[in-house]
Amino acid sequence: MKILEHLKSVKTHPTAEMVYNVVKKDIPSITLATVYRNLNCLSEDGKIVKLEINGEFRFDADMGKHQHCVCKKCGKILDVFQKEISEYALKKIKSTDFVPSGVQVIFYGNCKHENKRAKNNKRPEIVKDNSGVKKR
Amino acid sequence: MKILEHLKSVKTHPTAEMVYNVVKKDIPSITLATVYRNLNCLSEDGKIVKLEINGEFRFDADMGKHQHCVCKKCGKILDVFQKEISEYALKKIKSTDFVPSGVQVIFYGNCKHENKRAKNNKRPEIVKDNSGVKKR
DNA sequence: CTCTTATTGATAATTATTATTAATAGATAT
DNA sequence: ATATCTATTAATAATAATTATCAATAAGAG
Repeated sequence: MKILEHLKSVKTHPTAEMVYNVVKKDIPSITLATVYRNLNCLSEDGKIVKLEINGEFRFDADMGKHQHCVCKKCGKILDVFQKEISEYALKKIKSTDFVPSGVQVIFYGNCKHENKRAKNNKRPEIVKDNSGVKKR
Repeated sequence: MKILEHLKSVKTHPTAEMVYNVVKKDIPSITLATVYRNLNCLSEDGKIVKLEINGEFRFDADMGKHQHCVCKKCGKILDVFQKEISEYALKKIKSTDFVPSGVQVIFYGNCKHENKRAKNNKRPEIVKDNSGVKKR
């Protein structure tokens, strides 16, 4: 409940760990494994969407048809609300011997901020907030 | 070279490890890390596409605009060749303050085989060939 | 043929995610 | 209320995919 509530209250696309860090303020005893378990159940039940971006799972409680943009430079994830895109894709696919239950549309490119940098001939900014970029 | 060659010769969407297992027949000294390194370079150079499906990276040397279907039951990945889908998506997105360099369209659902099973009221088959499904 | 630079092999490290299991909480019946 | 059954959690270990490191090798320039 708290997990779903939090996801709904937010327009970012947090990882399990990010969710964990917030929810544990409310439920201090909660553990990361529990967050993972619930996020997976929620996504299996179709209450949330599980995305795979930059080598990690991201979660989104917005169940309306929308799309995502991922900046190749800073890793930021932006929402796009053009349900026609998803609808068009689903319409076109009907023919095949595959029954789709949903589409995920992800645009890869550069966000505004990173484009401005490029015009000024600056090399990509060192990302301070590296949430969203996988580092091992 | 051998890695790219192999990827081009195949219509599956192999993981790094799958590529490794094939390429090492030609170059027995090659190591998995080298395969990863080269696959990542190739994808950064736009020679191949790096997909994220079921928690692992998949690689595809087909650079034509096409889409993918992922079966939720058996994990199989199928190609869809409807470049209009990608084109439509890219056209619609122009407006936003994000400069896309490409789109990835992934349909999730059930493939023919798994659908037949469903009609016969059989529970999902135990997947013998679990390549394509992440298991930890 | 030597020197310089880039790539590889071998291997260790990292880390995101899942599995395990005993303990706890919730629900139900008594 | 209390006992009983079931589902969920916390704590923690395990797994496995991917990346980092670095000495050794290969490739290319002069």
